[in-house]
Amino acid sequence: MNLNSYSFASDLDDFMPKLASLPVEWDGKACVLELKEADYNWKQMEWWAFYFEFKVLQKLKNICSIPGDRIERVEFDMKTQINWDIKAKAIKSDDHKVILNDTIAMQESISNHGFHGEIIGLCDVEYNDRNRSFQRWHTELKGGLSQYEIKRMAGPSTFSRYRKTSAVLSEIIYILFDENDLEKLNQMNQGRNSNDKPRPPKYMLDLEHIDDFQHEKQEI
DNA sequence: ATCATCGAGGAGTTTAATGG
DNA sequence: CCATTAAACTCCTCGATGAT
Repeated sequence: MNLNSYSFASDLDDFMPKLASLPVEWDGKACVLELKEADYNWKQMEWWAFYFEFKVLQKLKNICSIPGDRIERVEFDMKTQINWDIKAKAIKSDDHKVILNDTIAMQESISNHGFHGEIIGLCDVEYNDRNRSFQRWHTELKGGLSQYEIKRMAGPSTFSRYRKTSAVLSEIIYILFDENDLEKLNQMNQGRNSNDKPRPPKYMLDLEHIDDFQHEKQEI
């Protein structure tokens, strides 16, 4: 394999025109229904992030392999000559850090192909579900509370994360990492899994330091 | 003394694969 | 077939610290 033959610019030339036609204003209910229609993660709490992933894959399916490489238990979203993963980030949140992928898997991805890419959708999200009406609608669509939720409500912690009711896609960032970049990233220890077992760390990108990396921005 | 900010660590949910 | 495990997608709270 020739690691020098990869061209970031060429991937961008392919991606950017296609993603320019992504939907921009995402209504929560409409998006969940669209995901349900496609049977694609429509019950998820972070529906907007799955929606972004879903639409990007839909636009790029003819020019990428889906999914990408699988490394141990980790599977990347798609692949050209290199692996790509698709992330969404709420831009109005307190921190400006994007959780990326498993540290070992990213290292492996880079040593196999020379580079690793991430497509990050920045969204202006509405957290106005104070009265939980969207959440109630979603729960009803799902056919009631899940076992996981019932268990949580029986425990000491009874807070359920606020839902986003809508999102507006404002910018897409394409970023490329090589082997020297990884040490510049923060790490995110994911705490526990849903079954209380610990999870291995992921890399995390501070958007304030994005100039340390090769990247391209696309305004929507 | 009080307020804003930051990082660490804990949390919230579903799904697919595995094991019995 | 049901239970368990560990992926996926991220956010939120809390205590320490520095600023007013």
